[in-house]
Amino acid sequence: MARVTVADVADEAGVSRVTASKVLRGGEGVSPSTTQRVLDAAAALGYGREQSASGEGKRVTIADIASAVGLSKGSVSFALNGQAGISPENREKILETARQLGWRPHSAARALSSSQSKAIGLVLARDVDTLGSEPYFMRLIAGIEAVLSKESIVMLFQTVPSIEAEMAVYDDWWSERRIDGLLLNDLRVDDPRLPYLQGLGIPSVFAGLREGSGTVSAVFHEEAPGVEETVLHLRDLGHRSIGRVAGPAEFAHIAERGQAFARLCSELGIEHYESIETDYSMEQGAEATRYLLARPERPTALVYDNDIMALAGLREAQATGLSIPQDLSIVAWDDSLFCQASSPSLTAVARDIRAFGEQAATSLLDLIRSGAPDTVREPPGRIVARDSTAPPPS
Amino acid sequence: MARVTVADVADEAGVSRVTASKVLRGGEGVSPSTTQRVLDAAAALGYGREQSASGEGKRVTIADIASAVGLSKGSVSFALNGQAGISPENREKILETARQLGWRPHSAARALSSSQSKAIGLVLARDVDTLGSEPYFMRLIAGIEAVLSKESIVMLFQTVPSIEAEMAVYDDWWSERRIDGLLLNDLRVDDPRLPYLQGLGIPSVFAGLREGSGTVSAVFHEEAPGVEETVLHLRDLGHRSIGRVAGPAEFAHIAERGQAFARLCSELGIEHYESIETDYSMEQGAEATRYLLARPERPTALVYDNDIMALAGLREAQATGLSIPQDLSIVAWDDSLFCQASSPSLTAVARDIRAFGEQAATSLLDLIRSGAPDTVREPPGRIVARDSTAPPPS
DNA sequence: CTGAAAGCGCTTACAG
DNA sequence: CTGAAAGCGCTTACAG
Repeated sequence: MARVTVADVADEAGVSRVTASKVLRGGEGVSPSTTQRVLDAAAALGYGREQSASGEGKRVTIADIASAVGLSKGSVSFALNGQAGISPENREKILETARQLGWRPHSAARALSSSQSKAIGLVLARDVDTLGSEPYFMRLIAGIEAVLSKESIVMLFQTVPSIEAEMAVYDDWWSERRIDGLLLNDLRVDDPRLPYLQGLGIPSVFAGLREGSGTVSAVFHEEAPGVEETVLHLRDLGHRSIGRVAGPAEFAHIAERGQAFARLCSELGIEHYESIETDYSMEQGAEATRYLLARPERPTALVYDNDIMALAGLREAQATGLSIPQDLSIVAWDDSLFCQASSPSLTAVARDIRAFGEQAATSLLDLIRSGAPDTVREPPGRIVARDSTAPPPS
Repeated sequence: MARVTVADVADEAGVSRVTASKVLRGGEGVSPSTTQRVLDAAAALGYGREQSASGEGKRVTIADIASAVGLSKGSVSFALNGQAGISPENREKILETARQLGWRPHSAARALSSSQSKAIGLVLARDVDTLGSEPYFMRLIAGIEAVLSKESIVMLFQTVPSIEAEMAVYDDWWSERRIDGLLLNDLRVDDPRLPYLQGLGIPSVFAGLREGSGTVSAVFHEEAPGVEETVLHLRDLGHRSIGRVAGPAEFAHIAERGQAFARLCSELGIEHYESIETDYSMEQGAEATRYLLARPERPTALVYDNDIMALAGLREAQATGLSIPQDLSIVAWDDSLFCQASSPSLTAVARDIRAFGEQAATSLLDLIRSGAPDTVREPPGRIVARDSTAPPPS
């Protein structure tokens, strides 16, 4: 793709190079019809576009548009931003010329003068293998971006090893004015990020938080309903002893599940129940499984807080000679393709994570615009019965 | 966190508010020792930091530093950027003052005047469930960011439904000067993105490309060695008929694996071999498995192009009453936690994806700096033997 | 080694 | 509805 030159445009339009150059760089002293002809030729050849995109040559700016249409930069800016205060004819003329010249806003110039970066940030503090094996995050991201891309807002993304590193990233991004707001995940019990965000005053949406305040909005769903469906499902099958292989209790949603699990088991007539905390890993999932299966009130059903532990537990149970689901029922919290691909397929609690991501992004944009924090409750998870749950052995 | 005011600083430093204000806003007419005292107090209280981070109040700029130390903005800029052309003493004084005032660069201002956004872009055109189930991408991202974060370079991330949408994003980001360069994945046979990037002139690193040129660098690894290890492993176990459940052949690395597979099977004495193309999905993985197991020269070993298909194939085979690995050996290409968690665990081809990501990012930064495209070859995948491979039934 | 000034490309009061 | 100008916070020649 050779670069399109003024000479090319001149030839295409059938005018002199001097005339073409005049139109392309300013537009004074050339008749309207000739101006139009040159601009059409430029558009056809992709002259402006190439210029603006290639990095070589001069970038098309609002000054170029202004002189092409014979109006001020201020008017051009108004028209381009859809603001009131400019006549319909001039607006149309400006828009058309901008299109023809291939003008595109310079994000840094806008950010500098408007104090808005049109970017939001997402930082994930989990180890890479957890991130890579949990479908949650990619779905969340897909939901977020479905909303952002409509508004030409961009997402900065980073993974970090710890929550401290996460906060350091927020400080950097915010103080360098890289972002207008933040999306947070994995709320902890007494999460240090919350006061940190409030202190810095960063507009944020915290997934899992129950109530927005200050500059932080909340988007969440209840854990209890999914737990209740699970316990009911197992009780109705006849189970009276249930073990739970839990994620880290420092996560607020895990702690909440744990409380709901204990309360509901007790209320719904489960005679024995027990939770074992793990770090979410395959190894600890297998270990907790071994431990629970060796208990005096050996559980006939096991519930896991993520899919990789459920799979590891399945493997562990099968290795000890158990048949699933005849000898032991298994439920995974957070459905994934792997729950379907395993043998037997795993009964799991499923949520619409993509919708959750969309809501989180929508809330963030609202917050950035309005400055007022909000609280949104999303639908809870629901159980999807598959082949890994059945009545307990008699 | 209440905002730190000039009055607070004055109290802390034991000077009048007028004096504190003078120092904090300019520094003229105040003795060096008093100036120092006030700046120390400000630093202790986090005055500058709060100012620069909170968004309220005036941001600390290089002009503030300049008047505080009594030098020009240009000198301050030089010092802050580590450029030559300023005396050691003044450099030190500027750096110290900047630190005390909590100055942070404004990314947009820098981007506008330096024509560098200090951001790179990554767009993934795969459906969300594939992305969420393949550990590849998160590992790649972790590797990329390990390099970027050292240089305070930020990553824009987006998922899109198609390769056309992907190119549209590149056009947007580049023409708005959002990014300095791009990282590309999933090279296609005759990939349209390559000429597109070259046309736009975007500095890019294309993973999988065999040779850099123009503004595009290449980072790749050979597929053949991993294929060879796999075929050798199976042959040495005694297998003479191998089936392959392949990913989409439009991907260059899949096409290459396919060619290597046919060539190596033939060279290494495998009597029957066959590849079936799929879309990477669980469903088609299961379907291809059924098909291959029904062939006249029924394969005794099956090789899969991703982990989810391998798992689906394992399930399918077990459902038809086969024991793995006694009746059928299975190998997954691209190892993951799920290959370890399955029962039996899956023999798989593993690569150091994180290192690959680091190299890709390093190459991109080099390219952005130098303008010269490069080509880097990374180590190929190696087979990791687990429980899913054994001699064929006799 | 240092200063004064122009410029990056926008937005936004301020006048008319 | 429109124009002229200042300003956002830096970098970068250009002089000395």
